[in-house]
Amino acid sequence: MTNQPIAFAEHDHSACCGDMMRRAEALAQDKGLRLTPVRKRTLEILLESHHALGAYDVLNRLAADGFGNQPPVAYRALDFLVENGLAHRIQRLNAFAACMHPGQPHRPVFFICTGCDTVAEAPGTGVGAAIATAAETVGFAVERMNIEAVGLCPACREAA
Amino acid sequence: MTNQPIAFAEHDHSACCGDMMRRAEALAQDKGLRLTPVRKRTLEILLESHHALGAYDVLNRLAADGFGNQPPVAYRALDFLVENGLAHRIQRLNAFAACMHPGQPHRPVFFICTGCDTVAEAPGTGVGAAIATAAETVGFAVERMNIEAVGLCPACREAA
DNA sequence: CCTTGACTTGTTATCATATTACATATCAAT
DNA sequence: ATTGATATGTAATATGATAACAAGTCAAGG
Repeated sequence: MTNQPIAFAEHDHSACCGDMMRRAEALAQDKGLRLTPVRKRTLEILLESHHALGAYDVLNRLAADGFGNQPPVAYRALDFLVENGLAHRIQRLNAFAACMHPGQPHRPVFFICTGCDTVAEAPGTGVGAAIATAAETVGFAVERMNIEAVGLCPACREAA
Repeated sequence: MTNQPIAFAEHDHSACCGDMMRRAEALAQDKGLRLTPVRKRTLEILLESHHALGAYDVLNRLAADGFGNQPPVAYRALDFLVENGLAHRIQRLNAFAACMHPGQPHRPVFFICTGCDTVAEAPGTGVGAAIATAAETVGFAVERMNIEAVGLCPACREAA
């Protein structure tokens, strides 16, 4: 299991967060994005755990940190992160998760564990290709896609 | 294009609905399900168009037909249909669409057109297999999955 | 420097989606 | 007929998301 998504692997999580923040900052620099305090803090909040957070969870955290406490504060920061490839929206959960591959083109498949609520982002190139094929045969022009699977992660599976 | 999902193909829609209702009734008979008036009417409402309907849209229609007009009325009927394979939930839209292959094992991929809001259910066996492969390599036990693509249907694509 | 225009943030209000809890009614088998 | 399971009606509430506008910040050109 060397190619395990980080969310399912034992790892030094604070290093993981730090690394992601650095990559986000480099990306922002690179693309001329303004990674303002709210946006940066929002990303940090998402990175704290490999779980998807609802907008209102994020909002509460932001408010506790002295930012505005009205929904648009959270939604705007989250939308910014999603639009710029720093976070993903998990449709199934109406929630958001930090992107684990910022700046790299990738086709994520999300594995959502019902045991521990961990959300892992796995590479889904093959899956994307299969959808593209299906789309072509029906003449559909795909713009965006979301691929999510619900089930048990390795740890929870073993525990059960 | 002979294998076009019916939603994208010209077809006799009233025959399409009638056929689906008959199949639903046969399936209910078969599995001993109680396709009560609300449930039946809910399925008819979903079948009226190849669009996904929000629970409240369905609720309004049901209320107009003399059924209760509180959210649980719609959600319960919709949940029943989903649980028994007569409808699907489209996560991306927080909405519901009638299943076009009731009683047949299938792995649907949903194509959601941003031009005309049509939702087509296409066979995604290959896609499902690709996800299963990805899941196996990370040790994840998939229970359910949702695969949705947003873009333009053949007709809207041509119009653009 | 200081003005201007684009972008960002704060805040109010409102809308949309979904669930909990409990009462009542119906069904299907004894 | 009685009973237990299932289904429906309704009120109240929780959760998720957006519209609209005011105020603040920033960077570029005058």
